[in-house]
Amino acid sequence: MPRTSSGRVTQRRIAELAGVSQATVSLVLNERTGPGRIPPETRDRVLRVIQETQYVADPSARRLAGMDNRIIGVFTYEPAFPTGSQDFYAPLLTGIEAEAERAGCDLMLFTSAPVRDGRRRIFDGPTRLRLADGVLLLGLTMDAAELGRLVDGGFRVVAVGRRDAPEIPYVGIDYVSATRDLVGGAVEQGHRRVLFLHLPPGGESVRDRLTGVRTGAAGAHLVEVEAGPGQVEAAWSAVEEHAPTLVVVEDAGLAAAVLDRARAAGLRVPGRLSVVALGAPGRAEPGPDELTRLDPPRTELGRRSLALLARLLSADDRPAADELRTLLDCPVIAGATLAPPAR
Amino acid sequence: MPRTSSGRVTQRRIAELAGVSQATVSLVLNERTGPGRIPPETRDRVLRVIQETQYVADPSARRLAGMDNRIIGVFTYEPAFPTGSQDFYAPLLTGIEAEAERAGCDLMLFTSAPVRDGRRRIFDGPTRLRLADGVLLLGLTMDAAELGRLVDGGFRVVAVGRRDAPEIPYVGIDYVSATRDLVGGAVEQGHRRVLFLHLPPGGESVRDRLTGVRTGAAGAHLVEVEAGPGQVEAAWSAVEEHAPTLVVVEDAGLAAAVLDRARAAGLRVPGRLSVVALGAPGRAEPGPDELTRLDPPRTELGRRSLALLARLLSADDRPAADELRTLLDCPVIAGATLAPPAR
DNA sequence: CTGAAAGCGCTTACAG
DNA sequence: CTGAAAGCGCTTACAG
Repeated sequence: MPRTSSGRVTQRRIAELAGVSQATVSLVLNERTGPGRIPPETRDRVLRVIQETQYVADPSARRLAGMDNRIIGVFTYEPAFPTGSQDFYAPLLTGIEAEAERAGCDLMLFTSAPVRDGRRRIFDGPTRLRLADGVLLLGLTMDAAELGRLVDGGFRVVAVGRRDAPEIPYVGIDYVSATRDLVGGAVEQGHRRVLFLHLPPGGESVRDRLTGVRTGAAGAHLVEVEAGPGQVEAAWSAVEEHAPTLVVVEDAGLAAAVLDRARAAGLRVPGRLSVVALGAPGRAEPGPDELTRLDPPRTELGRRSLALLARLLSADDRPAADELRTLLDCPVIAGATLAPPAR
Repeated sequence: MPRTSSGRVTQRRIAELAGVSQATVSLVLNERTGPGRIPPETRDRVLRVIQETQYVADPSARRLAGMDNRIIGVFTYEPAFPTGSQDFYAPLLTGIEAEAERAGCDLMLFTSAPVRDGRRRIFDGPTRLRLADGVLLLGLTMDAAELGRLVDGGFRVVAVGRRDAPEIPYVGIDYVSATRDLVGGAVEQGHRRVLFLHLPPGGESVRDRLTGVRTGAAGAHLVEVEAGPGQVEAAWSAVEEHAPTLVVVEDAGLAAAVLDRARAAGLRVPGRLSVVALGAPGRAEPGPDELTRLDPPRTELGRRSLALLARLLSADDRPAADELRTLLDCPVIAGATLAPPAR
């Protein structure tokens, strides 16, 4: 950055001031102070000059020479920030940032990667990826080919969220169990007609919830209808058409809307119709506290992902093979919109 | 990052494959293709190999050789993320990230800087600062000495928020005018006894609001009492003691609490007591929509700050001297808690 | 038109 | 115990 290369303090300058060679400065700095190493006097002299001059090593040069920089890259496949996906990314980033702070890492957000066809491409254009010691990958879906290239390229990578691709370490949320238990419990309570209003087919998490719902609903009559955020009319038509006793709504905002609509139509909830959501509502439409729903631990997910990557990069605390892929429990908020069906 | 230096593609490798020298590859890459330069055939051959091999230049090496990397650093003085200050930083970061995306910059968050005595120190420990082409500085207060060192060190810097330090470019919010007009308007409506519940003395923005309130309240009786977030009892005691017709509350959450308290005590608001806040409430305590208050454009502030820094770093669009320090208008949300005093 | 060379600031064998 | 040297991957004068 400093165009004024004049004032710039380097190891050479330190060396001159301390009356040693530049290599010695580096040795002191990196505490290569083993058995037969730099004697304390020299060391102290160098350190004093470093103090006075407030020298800090140039990270680019360090990296070029093969050192780590404690920089963790964060790559988001969907354009994260403008708006929209904010509710999704904000808690993740909070966790990531908190853990980075704890671990003493800096965070490099690859906001520059071009968005093509609605998603980011890692390898388009000049990539600063290499600046990072490792990269966290966020997004609902990711390109398997790109993942492969990353791993082949020798990048240390952790995905936030479960991935099918076999080489990728991840921390995910156990949506299969959570949805299976939630829906299965309802079926045990007597629900026999279940409507699942699901998001468009997408990444692993969407598929996992589908799997869980199907497994949980085994033994009941399950109808699956696609309905995303805001598609209240479509959702409500499906409810009227299929007359379920339980609606499972993947999008929490939509679940809140369906709940309203049901009551407006005179249906008692949860007596006549039970409503459960598979996610947390966004900030814009907070939704009622009474909604029975999953509460995906997204901040914790971010935190744990960063922690895993940090261990992957560490010299002395490498994770064991079975720690490379973890699923976090997904709590259920009991709420008050699920009950045994009226008979 | 790649420990496997084997697979790593470099310019040398490209050069071998294309049958040219490494320097030629660099020339092609940097489009130093002036008058008497690389002939199209060579150029195309090289580009084709680059394509096939998916080569991208190592950013550390580029930087070491004196190039820009389109990386913008973000340094937050207060520990930003864990919680607490989130309501403050989140909108700023949203704006910064959106603009970075637009400008094609990556963002480097210096989450690693150690927090000492409750604030971050830029120059403690190894600083990755130099990796960035320029740095955005966020925080309520900043150490003037550190700011000086940054500028002396040749760093390109923009502060988010107005700064007294004369060398620092910034984008800020015009709190002086906003509070002056808001309070001045109330005084013109007939308010004569004004209580200002202000935050502890701090950075420039706090001082600016104080200045504005004092200017606006000229001609009225102004009492200033310190009361921060959550100090409802202290705040209410002050109201009872001084019996103002207008309370100006710097912290919006506290303003909401005072409003509740006043009504609980049987005071008509805004008939008997008017309440205005000088900020936006946090996410945790949304506060009533009816609150008359300032609406600091924080997302816009983040966006504009990044944009200014980007221009500062650009080759062809350098800002003029009078564009280096900008204040954004601060809108007022009219609300319903300010009215002429009952007589 | 292109190649050989120096230099950016660092780390780390390798000689003395 | 310390210095001279090579090398990390790049850019850019400078010679051919």
